[in-house]
Amino acid sequence: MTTRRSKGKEREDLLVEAAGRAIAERGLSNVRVADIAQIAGMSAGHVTYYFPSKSDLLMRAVSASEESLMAQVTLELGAIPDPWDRLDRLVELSASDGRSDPGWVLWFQVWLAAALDPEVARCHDALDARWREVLAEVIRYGVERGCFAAPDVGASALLLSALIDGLSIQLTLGAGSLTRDVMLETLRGAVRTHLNPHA
Amino acid sequence: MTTRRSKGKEREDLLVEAAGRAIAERGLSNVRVADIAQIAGMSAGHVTYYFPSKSDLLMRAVSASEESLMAQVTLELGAIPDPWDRLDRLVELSASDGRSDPGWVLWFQVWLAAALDPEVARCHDALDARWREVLAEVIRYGVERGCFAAPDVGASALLLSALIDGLSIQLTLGAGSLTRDVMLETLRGAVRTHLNPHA
Amino acid sequence: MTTRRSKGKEREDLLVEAAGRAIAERGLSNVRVADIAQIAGMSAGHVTYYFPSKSDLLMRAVSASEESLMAQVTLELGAIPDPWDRLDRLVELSASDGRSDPGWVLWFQVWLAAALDPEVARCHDALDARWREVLAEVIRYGVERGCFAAPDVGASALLLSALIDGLSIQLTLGAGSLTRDVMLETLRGAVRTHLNPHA
Amino acid sequence: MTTRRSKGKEREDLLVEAAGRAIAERGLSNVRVADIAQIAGMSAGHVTYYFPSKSDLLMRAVSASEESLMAQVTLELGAIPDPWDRLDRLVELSASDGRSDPGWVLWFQVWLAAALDPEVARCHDALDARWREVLAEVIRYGVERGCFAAPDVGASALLLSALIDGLSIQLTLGAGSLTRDVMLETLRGAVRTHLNPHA
DNA sequence: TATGAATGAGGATTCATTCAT
DNA sequence: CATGAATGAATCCTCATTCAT
Repeated sequence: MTTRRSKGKEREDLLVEAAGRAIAERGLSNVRVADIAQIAGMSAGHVTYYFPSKSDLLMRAVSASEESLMAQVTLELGAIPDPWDRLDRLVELSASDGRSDPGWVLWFQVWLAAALDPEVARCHDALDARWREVLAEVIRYGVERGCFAAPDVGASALLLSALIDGLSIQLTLGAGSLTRDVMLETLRGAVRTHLNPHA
Repeated sequence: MTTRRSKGKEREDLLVEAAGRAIAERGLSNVRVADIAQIAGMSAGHVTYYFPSKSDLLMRAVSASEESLMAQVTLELGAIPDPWDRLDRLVELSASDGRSDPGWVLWFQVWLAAALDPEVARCHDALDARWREVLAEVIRYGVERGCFAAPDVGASALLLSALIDGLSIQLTLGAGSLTRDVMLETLRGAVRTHLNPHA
Repeated sequence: MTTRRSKGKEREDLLVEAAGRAIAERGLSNVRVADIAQIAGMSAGHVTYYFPSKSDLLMRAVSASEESLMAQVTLELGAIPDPWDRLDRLVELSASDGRSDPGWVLWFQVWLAAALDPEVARCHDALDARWREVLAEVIRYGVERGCFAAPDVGASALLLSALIDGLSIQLTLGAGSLTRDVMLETLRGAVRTHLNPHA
Repeated sequence: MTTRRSKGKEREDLLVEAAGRAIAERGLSNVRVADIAQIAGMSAGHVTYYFPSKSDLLMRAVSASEESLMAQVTLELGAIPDPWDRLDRLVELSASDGRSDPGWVLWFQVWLAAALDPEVARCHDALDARWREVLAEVIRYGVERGCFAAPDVGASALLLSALIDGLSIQLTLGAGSLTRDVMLETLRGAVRTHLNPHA
């Protein structure tokens, strides 16, 4: 059903998504309202009808991108019973897809913005904490089933997430001729070294 | 002696430093040429006399910052005979100093710029490769003396540098209440797990 | 009726006309976007809304000026049955009106721009060819009626148009105390010498 | 002998020539002091040592170019006894050499400048009058020897110079696929039609 | 004579935002 | 809801010119 209300909602979502894509491609400070409008297939003037201020739209775009990824992850992981498989899958979903992965380019923007603006930093911290919590949850799941050895789950989550970040940066930037396969293999190796109870 | 030649060089360095500071504080796209000029104590027109394009400034500022750090590292590390100590010191020098560490904020900018511009990406790769090489060199030094176990030095360097990056991001952003001490402890632990021949 | 659409078109024409006037008076490189805006009664920013680049304006202004002249010429000439009269009238319409004739000053700019920029040169050639074709058409009309002797119509058109150009330059610059009457008399004489079948 | 004085003179001439070349290539208003300096192989600052104002230099460049051409013409023509040959040679020397002939591009600039500035117009008229006088002199020479029929020498000179101008514009702009040979043939034909006593 | 650092005014463009339609 | 004309502030960059060396 396309009521007046839902139509407006649709356009708004369309706009947020378009903004996300534009930001990943051109960079937060290089994105013009006109760019977003073009991607969304509407006039520049109309974008400001929905989002009176440009910065509002930008914030929304990043959260939306996270929201959808988080939803997908939660849904998918619940369906994987084996702890090692579940953790591997989480790593796969989290890590960069390769050169110029839009999701990671968006993260670069967030880091920069957070470094410059305490307000954004708080927002980033909240987002980041949620991620680490998801990771911790998966580790805890493995520990409870006796598969993982992790005396300090929080520390393990921190270490692992840092490693994912560090390697994803390299892959996203295409540095050091790193491939996604090598990255994932490296991550799986580190996970096993770190969480194996028999090591 | 302040010759004409050296005066020009001085001013240029002054400019690069001023640019680095401004960029780290406010972000490349928020920095006006006029701002840099003011910090460096010269006219805006004169800034472009040295740097025709604004974007040149970022990589120059980063390179300069790296250059001096690299020099310090090379000098200091050579004076540390024990492989473990030497590696620990390198990690200490590499990792973030804490919240808003200017050097790391500069890196955030570079990552973003590199993701958006292939030219910058090449430049970043070159810088990055040098760092990994320094790290690899230190690891190799330990391996040769029988202190480290590292079948693939390059892989170990990659892993370790990724970890340093990932944790430094967190510390620089002040995320997850991470402290520098905890970070360094975590890194030392990871180093030992990874390179200990008796593990 | 002033629809939204026609309003935009009106403003654009207004702008082109204003640009033509300003350029003829002060010269392309002495005309500021702000000047044109002022003449057209709009903001400087809005001028670039219609014409992203300043250099676009010259050819647009010239084309527009030519367009209207060409339309007038075509209309008027068709109503003159006598070949000699028709040709005389074409010459009158083509040649300079006198000192600082804006249309001719605009041509000076085009010649210069065309000499410096191949793109403009192509555009000039197209415009020029149309004029020579109009001239050739009129000559052909006279030949067909047995009034003119012109074994090579194209060559005659070239010669005649060159003469019009050369004399118009003198008149437009007020050089050699040439008057419009003397110029037209000279042209008529040359035309008769050149095309008279009994000579 | 290279005295201090003559050295300065040399540099000055070098500069004037460089300016002429730069103007023909890039156009009066696109020529930077730095461009001229580069062509002359000296620093921009030093150019203003010789020519405190840019416009002084520009004026000088045009006159110098004319001066040298005029000198060459006078010298060469005197050595040709036959009136037809002498006139043909003058036409050859006057007309454009082909696409982008620097001398003619310079003329385009002068026409434009003269149209915009009465002062320059006077200067142009003086230059132009000298040319027409040279042409008239050659025609008179032919008339006196009974070779040319020219009841009004001034009118003939005007006509002929206008024709040279008009055709040279076309050739310089590369318009209408006109070649130098065709142009010269056309001019010779016009000369003969116009001045032949037996026609 | 010669350099190149330094200046500062000037001008084109860009772009978020407003508003009449 | 939707458009696109219109604005004007903001900013980068160009460049003639000055001046210490």
